[in-house]
Amino acid sequence: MKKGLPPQYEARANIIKAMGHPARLFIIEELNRGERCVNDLTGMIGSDVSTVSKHLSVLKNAGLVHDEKRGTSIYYSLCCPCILDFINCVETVLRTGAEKQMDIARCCGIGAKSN
Amino acid sequence: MKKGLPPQYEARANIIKAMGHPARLFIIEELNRGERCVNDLTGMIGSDVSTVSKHLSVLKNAGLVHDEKRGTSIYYSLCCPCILDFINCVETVLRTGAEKQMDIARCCGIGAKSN
DNA sequence: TTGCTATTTTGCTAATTAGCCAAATATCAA
DNA sequence: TTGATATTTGGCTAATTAGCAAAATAGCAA
Repeated sequence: MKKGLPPQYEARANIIKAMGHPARLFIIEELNRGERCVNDLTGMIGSDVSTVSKHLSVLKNAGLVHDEKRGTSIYYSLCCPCILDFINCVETVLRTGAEKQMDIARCCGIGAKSN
Repeated sequence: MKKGLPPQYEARANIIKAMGHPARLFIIEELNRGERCVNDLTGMIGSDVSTVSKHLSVLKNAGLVHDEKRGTSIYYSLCCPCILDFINCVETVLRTGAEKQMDIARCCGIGAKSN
């Protein structure tokens, strides 16, 4: 990948990479509400069950979720709910970007319609 | 990608994806110290200057950094320093995972050497 | 203008990732 | 045992990404 950076940058990037997917962000939010099994999530996401299972295994390998088998199902839950705080910051980035777009529109004289 | 999820999951994932690379995490931390130009960062990272420039453009497209041209250089700076808080949470995930590994080692009777 | 420095863009290859389907595995009940 | 349900794994293709080197662009000074 590269040569000069200390290894902890790669370890951190692996965790962040695991979060960088729409379906996995959805899963993280949903698991914040409570534990869920693959079957629950599959219905909500609308992908093949094998795809959802793989998403969960990505999150598990990254150490973000934990699984517990009970009966015939496997229940997933969040290891570190603090990652939810981060979503708020991501929203801030999105809002900041949107405001910048509006400033550009304003200064170019493009009257952005308010509706 | 998928069909059923609301579009904000994709918007958020794009921002997180931009952070999910060792060199870009390094850049984010470095920009938290102060503004830097491509040339500064290239020396620290040890990749080709064109590669570093592309990393910066990924961060810029995601709305994470801002650039300002002054003289012959372009100075990059962080848009939302709150993303640095997230790194702390990522470290928590890493520590939690490490502790779990140690628990497994303990319960299997593998005496993990303390050095 | 030419030359020098800083940066981005293009072109290319190698590696990774996402997604589906089908097959395999596991658990429970009859 | 068979059958039903829940989940994972393997195989495959398409799409994305990272990286370097070379070429292009931009600003400044002589």
